[in-house]
Amino acid sequence: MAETKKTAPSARRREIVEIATGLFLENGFAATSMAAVAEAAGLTKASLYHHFPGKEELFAACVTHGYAAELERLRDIASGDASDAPEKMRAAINALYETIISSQVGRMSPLIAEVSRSFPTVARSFHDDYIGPQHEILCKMIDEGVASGQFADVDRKVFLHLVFGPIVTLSLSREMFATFQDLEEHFPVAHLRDGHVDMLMQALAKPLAV
Amino acid sequence: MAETKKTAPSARRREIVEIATGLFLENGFAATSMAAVAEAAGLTKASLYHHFPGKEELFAACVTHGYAAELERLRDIASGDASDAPEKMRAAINALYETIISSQVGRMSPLIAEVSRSFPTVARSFHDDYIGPQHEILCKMIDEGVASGQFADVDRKVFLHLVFGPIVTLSLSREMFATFQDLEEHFPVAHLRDGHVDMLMQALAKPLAV
DNA sequence: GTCTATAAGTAGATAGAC
DNA sequence: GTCTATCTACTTATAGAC
Repeated sequence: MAETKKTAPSARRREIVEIATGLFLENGFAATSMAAVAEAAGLTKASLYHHFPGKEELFAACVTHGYAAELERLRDIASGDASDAPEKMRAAINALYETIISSQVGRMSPLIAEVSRSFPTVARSFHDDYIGPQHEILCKMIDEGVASGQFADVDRKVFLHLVFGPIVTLSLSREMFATFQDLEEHFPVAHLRDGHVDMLMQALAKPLAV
Repeated sequence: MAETKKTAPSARRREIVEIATGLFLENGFAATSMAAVAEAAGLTKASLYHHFPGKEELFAACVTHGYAAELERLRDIASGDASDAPEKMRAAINALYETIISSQVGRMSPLIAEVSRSFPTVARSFHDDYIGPQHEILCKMIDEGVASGQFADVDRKVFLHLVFGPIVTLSLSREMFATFQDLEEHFPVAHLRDGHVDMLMQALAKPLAV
């Protein structure tokens, strides 16, 4: 019953992954060396290689880590009271803004683009395990609203394009221009988010009966 | 009057820049070595260093190269007939789709995010010399439409967020998932673009007088 | 599981001949 | 303006002791 049996190993891995994620976000994939990760995590390089077979797998673990929590949150919102579909949709989009702009997983997008050229597997699992489910959840919310007569029957692909587009780009811009001192003035998250949500709700609004 | 006087040097540079841009887009910044660029351009590394003092400057030249043409195109559209503001706006957004999705400059965004962490100067000039002017041109088009009573007086920052957001994200997604065989099915540019434009025109539409 | 030591290779960049 | 040859620093990854 030693603590080093089934719990401790994954805890250490988790710790390493969290530290590595921070470094990857700060410096990019290529510019983050295994040595730097090891040092930051208080190990030597060789020990790090004991936990992860290679840099690709370490990065993949960083991307995967956090999915569960983010998706869980969205599912919670989606499974809420169906009587006020617009309010539910607002809550979901606000949650997406928070996730994609602030969380480590959300900010990973440009990194994944960087890495996916060398390791297409990473992009594939990011798409299948994270993007896909997110889209599914939102689609179901729209279906529900349409069925109950609260939403117009919008084109799903276009709507998702309009939902995620501005959020992801805002995140990318903020990564890109992170060194700007007037970042918040250039990209005021709350203001842009509110305008964005208003537009989406207008697009979902059922046109008056003719 | 030798041909190698004032025209040839810049022509050679231009050629190198175009080849380097392709490599950067294909492999990313860090994964593209100066040796690879030199080989692709038919030079040795040392000769490449004769043309560009370093990798940063080479990349900056790649980013800058192409601005002029893209901005010129947008300015052409913006300076056209003011009597049909909506049609002009449609044309401008269609042009942006083409530029950002297809052109080399447009597809550079995730790369710039990668590089900007190490070289903030690159991001700064990208913002000031490309993004800034683009926004200015679009804002003037809105001003014009508002002044002539064809557009509602929308929040400019929000509107730009809604214009560029979906386009840039679509470009990023297509870079990210470039290895997918069903890419066009997942991200059908023309379809998404048309739905996007419709939404934007609706947002700009002047509400009926009360 | 963690360490020291090192392999094996590649990066950006430069010196100096032609 | 282009070359050959080279330097230094750093990369991922491994071998083997403890």
